[in-house]
This record gives sequence, C-alpha cells and structure tokens, in this order.
Amino acid sequence: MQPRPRTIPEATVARLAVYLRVLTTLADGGRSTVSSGELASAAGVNPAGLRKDLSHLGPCGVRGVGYDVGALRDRLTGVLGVGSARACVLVGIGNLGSALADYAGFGTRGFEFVGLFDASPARIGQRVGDLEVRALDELEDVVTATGASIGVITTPAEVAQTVCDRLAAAGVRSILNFAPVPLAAPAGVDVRKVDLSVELQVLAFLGQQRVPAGVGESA
Amino acid sequence: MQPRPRTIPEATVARLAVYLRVLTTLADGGRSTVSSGELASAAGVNPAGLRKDLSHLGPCGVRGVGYDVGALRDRLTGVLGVGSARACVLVGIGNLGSALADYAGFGTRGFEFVGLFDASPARIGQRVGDLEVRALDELEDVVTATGASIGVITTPAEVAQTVCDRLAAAGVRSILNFAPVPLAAPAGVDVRKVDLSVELQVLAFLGQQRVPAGVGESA
DNA sequence: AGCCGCTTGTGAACGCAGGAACAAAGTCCC
DNA sequence: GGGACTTTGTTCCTGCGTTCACAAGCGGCT
Repeated sequence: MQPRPRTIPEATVARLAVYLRVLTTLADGGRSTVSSGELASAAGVNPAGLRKDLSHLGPCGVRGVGYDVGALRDRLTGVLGVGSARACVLVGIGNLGSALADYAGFGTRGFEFVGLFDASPARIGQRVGDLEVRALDELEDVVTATGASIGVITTPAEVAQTVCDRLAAAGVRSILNFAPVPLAAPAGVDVRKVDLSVELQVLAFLGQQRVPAGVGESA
Repeated sequence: MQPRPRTIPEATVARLAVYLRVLTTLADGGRSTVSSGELASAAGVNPAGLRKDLSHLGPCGVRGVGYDVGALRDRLTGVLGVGSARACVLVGIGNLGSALADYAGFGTRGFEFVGLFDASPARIGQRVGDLEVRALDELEDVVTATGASIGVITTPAEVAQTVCDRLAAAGVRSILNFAPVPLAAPAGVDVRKVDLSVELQVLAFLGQQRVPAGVGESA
C-alpha cells in the first residue's frame, strides 16, 4: 500500500532542491504563503512544471491560496533526506577539493564533511576548513567509523577509479565525481559526474554557433 | 549553402567535449585509429549513441576500419570552437573562484583566464595562478580590451545578477554561473548554471531512496 | 447562502533524447 | 577478382521530460 509511486524523476529531484532553497529564503523573509507562479519565477522554471514536480509528493498546497512556505519547506526537507546531516568524505585536497571543503553551501544544507583525504604527504596534516587532511590509508577506517554515505572525488583522473573502488568497498553508497573520467561502480552505488571543462566547452560552442562568421578575432 | 544542419543538440555537444578529451589522450598514447565501440567505452556512453553524435558532423570515419584519431580530434576541436584560446574573465575570487582560476583543466583545453575580479579590497592585488586580482571597477575595461567572450561567476548569490548584467553589457556572450540563483540575461547571451549543492542533494535523495527505512512519514 | 475569482492538481499532446536493429561501404584474405 | 567480415551511418521505435490547457476545490465577497 503505497499511495504515491516511489519513483521521482531525477530532473524533478534536482528542481525540488532548488525549490527548497527558495522556500528557505522566503521563510527567512517572513513569507507565509506562495503561489506556484511566484515560486516558479524565483526558481527560474515554468509554473506548470513546478506544480507537476510538487504533485509527486502528493497534495501539499491549498487551492485558491497557494503553498504554505514552512510546511512545504519541511516536506521537501524530508523527501530530499536532508533533515539530518549526512556525513561526507572528500578525497583529493587540491585547489578544487579545498574549495569544496570550505564551501558554505554544503554545511548549511544538510551535509557535513567528516573526512578529508589526500595521497600527498605534503598535504597531510594541513587544516582545511575545520578539518585536518588525513592520509589515504585511513579512508576505510573513517568511513566505517563515521558511517559516511557520500564520497566526493576531486583527485587526478588517474587515481579516480581506484578511489571509487575503495569508497564503494568501504560502504559509501553515493559518489560525486569531479574527475574527468567515467567511473564504474558496483550495483547499489550511485555516481554523479560534474565536469567543469565540459561546461565551458558547451558554452564556447553555443557562443560560436551564434556568430558563425569570424568569432575568434582576438588579435 | 550549408550541407549539414547547424543544429546540434546540447546533450550531444557535451558528449563531443568528452570524446575530444578521450581522443587527445589516445593521440598522446600513439593510437592512430579507434572503433566506435572502444571510444564509447572510454567515454562511458553507448556505441550507437556515439556514432549518432558524430553523424552530426557528417561522415568522419572509415567503414570497416574506424575513426582516425588525429583527424577526428581536429574535427571536434574545430566544431567546438576551442581551436584558438578563448579569453575568459572570472568574477568572485573566493575559495571556488581561486580553485577555478588555478584549474589546469581549463588552460589546457582552449580557455585562458585574462582577468580575475573581486569586490573585496582585501583580495585585490593578490596573485592567483599567474594573474593578479583586480578591482571590480576594471571589469568593463578588461573585457573590452581583451575581447573576452566568456564570463564565470563565483560570487555570492546577492550580487550575481548585477555582475551578470555588467558582463553582458560589456560584451560577454557566454556566462557560467556557480551562484545558486537563476540569472536573467539579455537575448544573445547564453547562461549555464552549475549548482554544486543541488548535485549533492540529488545524490542524497538517491541514496535515501535506495534504503527507504524511516522516510519522513508526515501524516 | 450563493457567486465569483483565484489557485492547485491532473490529463493529454508535443518534442526530444536514448537505444536497438538494419543497410551501406570499405578492407582484408583467398 | 570475388567473397566475407568488420565497422560505420542511418532509421525506426520506445520512453521520458516538458508544455499547454482544462477541471476541481477553496476562500472571500455580496
């Protein structure tokens, strides 16, 4: 007996996270109710699409009035599973890794880094944010001890697969990969990839496509 | 006279960038030809999809043999518009901005940062990578002088729209936005968004969905 | 109490991306 | 020179995501 189907499209989940952020802002501003139109505008999406996204959670609005800001925020918090802080480990403390470890957007949104790891002896022992960088050898122990369920990989491409394997073997079930290689993970482990240079290249293509005549005139 | 339709789907363009990276690696390794199956495996996609992606560029392989690594790489380089280095400016030199300015993956792939900007006087004058952080006032002058066509925003959310407006007014045609707000840009300016906390939240949801013990039963 | 306007939630149509199967073409071997 | 194998390029089909448009429900006003 499950009145609502458990399957929520990934694209919808991504937008729910955006709605949650907007709702938090609105709640801080003292707003009590919002209409789908206003919320959609603040989130940068279509109002009808927003309502369809929310319909996956069952009815959570009042017709003729709109959505209760606090209630909807709490509902989204529960559905997205960010009610209790989730323990994350980060492997590869280079420039990008350090930035992520210090990124306020994570800590304030239900995620807590409980371990930073690097292979370079020069980095081990350094403090980044409020954590100390540890040797890669301790990875499995820390994952087990903290019950970390999320791993972030910001290592060079060559070692990303090895790190992925170790994370998966240690019990991590979700991996966010910034290394520019496709990772193979065992069943039961989700991998998401963020490729920053690809984003730039898509942007470059779109800009070039727009002006097909003599665009690279940087001289 | 345009033998091939100019419309290439965005999803395809993103994958073309991945193929280009793999091809570069293969070329460095001395490979001369590759089959679609091998290339697809290295890129983490379906072979049929890869061939379909490449078909947007017209025939560029030899049946019975495969693709010429060097030729295909050059073709992709041309299509993606990364043949000549593109000038980029980066606004918001916090942790993330510093990491991006230093990220080797950009410089080696046809992108060159020509200006780093921040509003905080404490950061102005600091060296990041091989550039000096400049005052935000100089943004327009630098964009004009260098002909930068790409802007990257890593500022706090509150000022992202203002920066976006100034970039667009100065002549930047493509913007990569890391701030967690939807940006409105005039026609002719492309905006792509990368939201790191959303990626983590999607991951958290998928991990939670896999183990539905004690979901938020708010009833 | 009844009506009206506003907003949500849902159903259907459209377009797009992804995957699989098939035909064309070139090469290697006999 | 001919046949067969390999690999590309294309075509069809299925499924998903998005959008538009309508019906249902609730509050407020008369």
